[in-house]
Amino acid sequence: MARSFAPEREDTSLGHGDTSVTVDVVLLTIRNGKLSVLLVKRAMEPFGGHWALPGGFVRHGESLGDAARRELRDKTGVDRLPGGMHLEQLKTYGDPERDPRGRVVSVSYLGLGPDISVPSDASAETRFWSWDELQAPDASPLAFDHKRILTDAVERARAKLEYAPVASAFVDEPFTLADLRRIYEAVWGVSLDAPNFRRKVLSTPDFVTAVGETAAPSGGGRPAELYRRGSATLLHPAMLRPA
Amino acid sequence: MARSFAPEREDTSLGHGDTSVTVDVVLLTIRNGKLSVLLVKRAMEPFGGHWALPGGFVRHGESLGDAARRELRDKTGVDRLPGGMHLEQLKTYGDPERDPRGRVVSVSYLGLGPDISVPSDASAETRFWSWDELQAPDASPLAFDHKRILTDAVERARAKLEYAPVASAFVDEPFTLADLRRIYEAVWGVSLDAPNFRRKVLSTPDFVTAVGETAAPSGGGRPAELYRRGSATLLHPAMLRPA
DNA sequence: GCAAAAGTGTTGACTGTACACCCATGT
DNA sequence: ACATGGGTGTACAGTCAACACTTTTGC
Repeated sequence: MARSFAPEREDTSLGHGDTSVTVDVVLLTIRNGKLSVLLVKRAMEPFGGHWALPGGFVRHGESLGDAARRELRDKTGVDRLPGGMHLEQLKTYGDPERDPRGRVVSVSYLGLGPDISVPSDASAETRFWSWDELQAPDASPLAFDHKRILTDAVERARAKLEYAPVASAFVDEPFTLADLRRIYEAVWGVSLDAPNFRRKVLSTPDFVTAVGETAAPSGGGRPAELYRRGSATLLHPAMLRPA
Repeated sequence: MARSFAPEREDTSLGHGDTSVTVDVVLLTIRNGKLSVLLVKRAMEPFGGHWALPGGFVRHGESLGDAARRELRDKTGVDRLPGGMHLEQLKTYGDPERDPRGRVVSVSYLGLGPDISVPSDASAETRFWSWDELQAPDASPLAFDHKRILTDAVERARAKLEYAPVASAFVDEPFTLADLRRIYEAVWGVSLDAPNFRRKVLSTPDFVTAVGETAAPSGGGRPAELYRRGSATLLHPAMLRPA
C-alpha cells in the first residue's frame, strides 16, 4: 500500500477552476388533466432551436436553491411563486461529455406547481409540453441530457406522491378531493376509486384540513366540500399506487 | 413584463470558472453490530485536525460517479470494491459559505458495503466511527457541513432499506437471513421478529435466492440456510419499518 | 324525474404481528 | 438433558379494493 493518504481537498488551492455549475429546473404541472413540463426554446448554439429545461449558471454568492428559484421566476414571469409551490433538489448530472462547450455540472431541481400561464410575449419560446407528446416516437429531441433529467424527474414525482403531500402543490386553495384525485390520476396515469381515495386522504393525519364550506356546483352533481393543505410533511400511511 | 427571456446558458462563454466541484462519500457499514461511517482526519487547514468525509476534487474528464469510486479506493486502500457494494448519488451541497476557501460545490455519494479493515498504516488518519458515538453531545464536530451530509445519508439509507434490496450490500455472500436481519436492526435501531422477517424476505420476489446449503453451526443452535443476493432492484412489497 | 357528481356503508380478500411450537446443533 | 438459534404454524387485528347505495345539485 504505497498509496498516498493525503486528500487533495487539503490542498489550500482550490483545484481546477474550469468547471461551470448550472441549475436546471423541471417544472411540472397538470394542464388539461395531463402531466406537463415547462420547456424553453434555445436561441443559440449548442442545440440551437432545440427545446430545453429552463436553467442557467449559478451566480456568485447564490445558493443552489436560490438559483433554481431565480430561473423559475425569470422563465415563468411570475414574481412571487405560488404559495404551495414545491421545489426540491433532484439530482446532479456531471458527465464530462454532457455539454460540448466544456465541463458543466448541472444540479437539477424538481418543481411542482399549479397551472400558470407563461407570458404571452414569450409564448413561442417558453411553453408547457404534455408528458405524452414528449414521449411520442416522433417528438423532437431535447437539448443536452435533458430528456434523461426529465425522465428522472417524472419518476421522482410519481414516487413522491406516495409518501409526501406534494399533490396539493399542483392545485390552488381551496380545493376539492376530486381536484386532488385528478392530480394523482394525471401523474400516475391511472384512474382511482373516488370513495376509497376520499377515505385514504381523510384518514391520513394532517394531509388536508376541511374548510367547512362547499364549492359552487358546476353543472350538475352534488357540491363538493373544500379543503386546504394540512401540516403533514410525510404521509402515514402512504398512498400506494395500484400495481 | 420587461424581463429578458434570453437564457444565460445560451451564451457561448461558460460563465464563471471560479467554482470548484468535489465529491464527498458517506461509506456506511455495520461494525460490531453498529451502523458506522468511514471518516478521514484532516491534516491541513481549513478544519485541520477535524474529522471529515472522504472526498476530493473531481478531475478533468472524470464522471462524478468515477470520482466517488476513486475516492473510496484511495481512502479504503481496497482496489477492487466488493461486488455487492452499493454506491449512489445522495445530494449536492452548494451553500456559498460552506467552504472558507471559496465557492465549492460538493456532490455527495452514499456507499453501503461490508465491514472492511482500513489499511493499518493509515489507521490513525482513516477509520470507522459508529453512528452512536458521533451522535453523542460531546462528540467532536466534523469539518465543513459534513455533519449535515452524514445525517442526510443515514436518513436516506434507513428509508432505502424499505424499498430496495440494499441491505444485502452490507453482508458478504453467502449470508443467512439472520445476517440480513441484523443489518436491518442495526440501521433502523430496532429489533425485529425473526420468524416474520424470514417470511417477508422470502415472499418478496427475487430479494434473495437460496443456495441450498447450510452455514457451519456456530456454537449451538440449528445451522441456518444460506442465500445470495437476488435479481430484484425494487422490493415488492416493501419492508416497512415498525411505527 | 333523470343525469351527474359527492359522499357513506359493507363485504371479502389480503397483510402484518404476536407468539406458541417444533427442529437441529453444541456442550 | 438443556441451552441456543433456526424455522413453521396459527390466529387475531388491521387494511384495502370493489361496488352497492344514498345525497345533493342542474336541467
